Amino acid sequence: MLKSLDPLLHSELRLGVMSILLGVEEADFVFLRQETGATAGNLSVQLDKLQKAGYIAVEKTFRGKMPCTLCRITEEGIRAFEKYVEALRSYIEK
Amino acid sequence: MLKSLDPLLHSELRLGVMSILLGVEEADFVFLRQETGATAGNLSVQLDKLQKAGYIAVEKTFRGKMPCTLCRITEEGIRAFEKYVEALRSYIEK
DNA sequence: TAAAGTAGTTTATAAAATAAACCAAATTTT
DNA sequence: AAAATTTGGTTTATTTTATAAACTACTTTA
Repeated sequence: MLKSLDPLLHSELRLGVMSILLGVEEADFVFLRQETGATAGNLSVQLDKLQKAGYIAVEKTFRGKMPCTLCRITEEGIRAFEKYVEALRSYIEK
Repeated sequence: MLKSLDPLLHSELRLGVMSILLGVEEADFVFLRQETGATAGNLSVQLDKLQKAGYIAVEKTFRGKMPCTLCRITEEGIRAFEKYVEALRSYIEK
């Protein structure tokens, strides 16, 4: 029987966000938007889900006078991502 | 910018079916149901989508007196799967 | 021959993704 | 300096998708 895929990560946008965050110390909302090509609304919703799952930490600050939402991946997020990738490999590798 | 993931393949059940079909000459409905753990209804719907996309070929025959739905992956399906896997790698590999 | 099982399909419901509309503050234009 | 525009988002509504429940047609078993 096939391994099951964490539904929170098996989503193009959320997986993209996690993938980006794995490679950087932190990333802000605008950067994530650019890299993923997502609409602001969609990104906002998906970041919320990742945060509620404990996979990312979100900090609302300001850059100068403008609001700035900073995201970084958590330890739990890294573990979940690794587990997801391993499950996925059983689908895509012989 | 991240590569986009073929939404037809980025579905746990459909991806599972494709993954199974890649490894065998053909597989029947009951076998796919066992291997994926899906309900019959869900499997029926997802096979339909894969067929309509041209990713699998479905042949309705009989085994003795019982109906038997045989599935096999098409060339187009193989190409789509490979493309999907390549796009996915950009998410899960450094 | 009635009950139970097999192999599915169709339809209804729940969940998810996405987009559209909105908001508050900052910046730019006239 | 007021009005219009942009920025950085959130909230709500809509569409799409996945899933389950109900159903059909036929077969096997008791």
